[in-house]
Amino acid sequence: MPVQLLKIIKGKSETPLPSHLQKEDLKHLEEGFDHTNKYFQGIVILTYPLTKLGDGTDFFKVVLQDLDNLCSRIKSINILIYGKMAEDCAKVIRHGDTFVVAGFKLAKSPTAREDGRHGCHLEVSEEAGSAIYSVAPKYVYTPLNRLKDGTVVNLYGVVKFFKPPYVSKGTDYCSVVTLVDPSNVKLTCTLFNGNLDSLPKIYKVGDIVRFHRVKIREYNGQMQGITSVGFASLTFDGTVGAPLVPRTSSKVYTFMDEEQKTIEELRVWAASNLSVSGPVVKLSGVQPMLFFDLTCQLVGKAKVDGSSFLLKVWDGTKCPYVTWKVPVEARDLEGEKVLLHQLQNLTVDILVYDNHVQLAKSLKIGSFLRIYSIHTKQASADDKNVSHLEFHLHGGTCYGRGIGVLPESNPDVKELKAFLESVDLAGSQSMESMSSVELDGTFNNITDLESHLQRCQQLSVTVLTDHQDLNNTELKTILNSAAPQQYRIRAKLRTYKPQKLYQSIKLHCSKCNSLQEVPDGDDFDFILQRSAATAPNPELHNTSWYDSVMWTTQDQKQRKIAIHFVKHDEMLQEPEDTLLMIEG
DNA sequence: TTAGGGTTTG
Repeated sequence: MPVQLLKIIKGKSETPLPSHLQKEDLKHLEEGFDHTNKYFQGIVILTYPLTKLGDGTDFFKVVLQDLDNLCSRIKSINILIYGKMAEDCAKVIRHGDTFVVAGFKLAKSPTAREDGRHGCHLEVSEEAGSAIYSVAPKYVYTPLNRLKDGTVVNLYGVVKFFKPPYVSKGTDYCSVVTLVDPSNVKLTCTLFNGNLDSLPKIYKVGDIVRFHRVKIREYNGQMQGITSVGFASLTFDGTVGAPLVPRTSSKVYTFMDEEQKTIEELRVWAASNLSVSGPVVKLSGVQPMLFFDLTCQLVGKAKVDGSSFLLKVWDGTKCPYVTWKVPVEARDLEGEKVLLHQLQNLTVDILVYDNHVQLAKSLKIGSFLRIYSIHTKQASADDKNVSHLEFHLHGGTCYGRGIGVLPESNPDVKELKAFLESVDLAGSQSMESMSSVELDGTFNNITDLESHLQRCQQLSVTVLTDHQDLNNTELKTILNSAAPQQYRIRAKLRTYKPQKLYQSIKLHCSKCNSLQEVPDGDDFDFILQRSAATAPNPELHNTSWYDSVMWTTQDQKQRKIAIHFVKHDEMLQEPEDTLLMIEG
């Protein structure tokens, strides 16, 4: 392993440097000496972007400073890293980190005169048998009651509140996390990252986090945490006795005995000092007018309109209420048709709005979700005697409203999966009983059409919210009545006009008062061709609503082209805002 | 930059 991590372990012992290596001072790095068994240790003061050399080899340059010789004239040295090792190092080496370089080649530095660094540089690569070790820094963690404005700190905390990552109005995902610790001080952190995976993987209140490099600022008289460069987090289950498996996106992290102890202490403290959240709600336990978190599996999804999106989910239990079915086009519904049909009595439709739509669209069918702060609402359909229960995930992020994707390794997911597998679907309809209309949304034969018509005669699912005071009247009765009257009807839409939106507008001739259709694409091409064949009529130039200019082309045809600059409020606009009409 | 915890009104 070219980049080894010194002191970074998952077990208990520390990884020592190979015993044959001896430390070398910066001042003893000279050409002509044997450095085979020597290593150089320094702190990263500068890194350059990873680049490729002319022959395609990866190249990464860092500058290390020798902390033992800060009084010397020369304090730093260039390290040139080649090949795979360059790529590996670029991922983990950060400004301020301490690294050990061994198995290097010493060569004259061509830039020493300009950069004022050591006269030689160190060249390292996997091929040359070099090794770079990262020395885990000793992190200091600040209790939440000792935070100072303008500092960058490392801290531990128990999650008291959180908003799962959501798409911010800027360029990043945002997650808001409120922490508490035994100092009984609360800190709200606003965390941003363009990569969803780089934000803390918090699934429930009570989880324990370790944040590195959080910037502290004062906001509205209170301390606030915000992501700073190099922000990294570990998240642990907050349950006393649960396995200590950190959730993180960092490729490398330190986690030693001491830190294990901190997590265990925080778990014990939280168990008696943090108010526990309410009981877990399953679909079988929902009630109207409830805000709850649901752990479930995604079975289907569909676009509804620009500001809402449908998620069909199940948790293996049956909701005791008649649940709302959001009407969507069959072709818009994504998911396994057979499964959707089999689970139709167990899935519920959750309509998510506004800022949650983007995230909802990206969810994969079959994934396990925790949807936070779903709102249940009882509503009545056309027939006032039948009411149903609606599930909404309203817009905004109040009270942590949002959607989180849980990994299959999550204990709650494991439990849910086992439960879902045990659910008896025998009572559900089999695939054979499904019509091909339901399977692919098209009519293949007359039987399909008939079954479709039958379904049209069932109760409609669209809820009219207006004119509830009027009873439905048959079309026959209306046709036999004298106008004007007010009616409310329930009917199947057979056809409508205009079929195209542009047909709502007609062309009107003020001279002969005739009305004409706006030409469609093909007709329009024809009109333009005809117009190009005849010269522009000068009598129609320079009217009150446009100014006209005419050119004659230089080619043999000597074609006359007129351009009319349309005025706005009798004024000519800026060229880029002007509507032009071209003739000829 | 974004949001800066404290439920939509579909």
